[in-house]
Amino acid sequence: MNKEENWYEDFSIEGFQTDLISWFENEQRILPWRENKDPYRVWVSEIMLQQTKVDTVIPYYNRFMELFPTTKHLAEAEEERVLKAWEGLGYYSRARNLQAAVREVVERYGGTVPNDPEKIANLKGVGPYTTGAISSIAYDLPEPAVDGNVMRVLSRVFFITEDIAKQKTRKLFEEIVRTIISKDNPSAFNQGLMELGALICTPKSPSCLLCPVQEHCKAFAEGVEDELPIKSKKKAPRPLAMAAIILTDEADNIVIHRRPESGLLANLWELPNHETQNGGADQHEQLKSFLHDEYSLHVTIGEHIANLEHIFSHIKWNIAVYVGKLNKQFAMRDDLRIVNKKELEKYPFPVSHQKIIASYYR
DNA sequence: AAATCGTGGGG
DNA sequence: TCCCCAAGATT
Repeated sequence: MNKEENWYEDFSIEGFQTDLISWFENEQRILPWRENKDPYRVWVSEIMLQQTKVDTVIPYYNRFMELFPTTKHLAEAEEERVLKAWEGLGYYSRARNLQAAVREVVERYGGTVPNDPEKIANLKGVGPYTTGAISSIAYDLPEPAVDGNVMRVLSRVFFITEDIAKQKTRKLFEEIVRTIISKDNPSAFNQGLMELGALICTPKSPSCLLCPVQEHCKAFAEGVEDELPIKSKKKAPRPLAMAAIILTDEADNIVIHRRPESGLLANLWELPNHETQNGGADQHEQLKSFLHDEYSLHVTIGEHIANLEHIFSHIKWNIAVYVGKLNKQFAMRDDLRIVNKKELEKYPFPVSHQKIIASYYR
């Protein structure tokens, strides 16, 4: 049974709100972004938490708020410092969009996030979920904040079998939340749904016996909580062979390259590298040609010191790592530098290249 | 609508 | 080992 007209048949909205909110008030975790309701702090936390686990975010969040405690601090920072603070968190466009949006808030709104969902939604990097999260948590506005937790919880509560991997499904849940959200405490209601999804109504083996809204849950009543939500599978990442090189001069400085300002790992720095073809019997020759043709670097390729895997959501890099020596004078370019070990510390790198560099100096 | 965009951890 | 997963947004 999944007709939209009776998804809430026999459902007590008031009872659900009361049970959810009182559970949240008693059981919520102590988290750094819950210390106060500063909209900027809420905003930063919501961006970091996109597709990222709470335990991963906490140390990044604390460091980030120390470096950039207010919108003005972040607006005035160099982008490279922001990316360095984000290094290892992934989805780096989040950091760049956040800074661009914060600069807009400083310029257009005097540094304070506007108390208006429509204006919030227009900020770069702020989509439907984050709009609702900031609006409800920081400003107590009864806006839906539908993330993966909310879709999973409500799929079970109302026995909804729509595929939550499809973009349009989110809208269905937003309409449901608009109906059942507490107007008195939208912040605790939205956070309660997410906290419930994180602690009780988990993807696998949900703890229904501990659930504060068990008596409201249709999936539990039917014994189908393990079958929900319905979620189609993603494609496996496609493999890509590449060669990277630790390229040094006589003084043991390392050549690094800045990636393009759009696309994968945008504006991060990396070791010189190149996609290689045909399995790579002559990988080092392909790399040498690339360094010469694209970077005008004359090099002697040395030993093949390691193979490394770097898995993204949609790509799997198989990296052959070489060492090499720079033969000629270094040709200056904006996206090409030669730096020493100490200077490397201020450049943001993808995790795989961090690991290569760390192993070289170990 | 489907791809793109990271990373680390758990079953 | 592999697959799935996590407080999504953008193109």
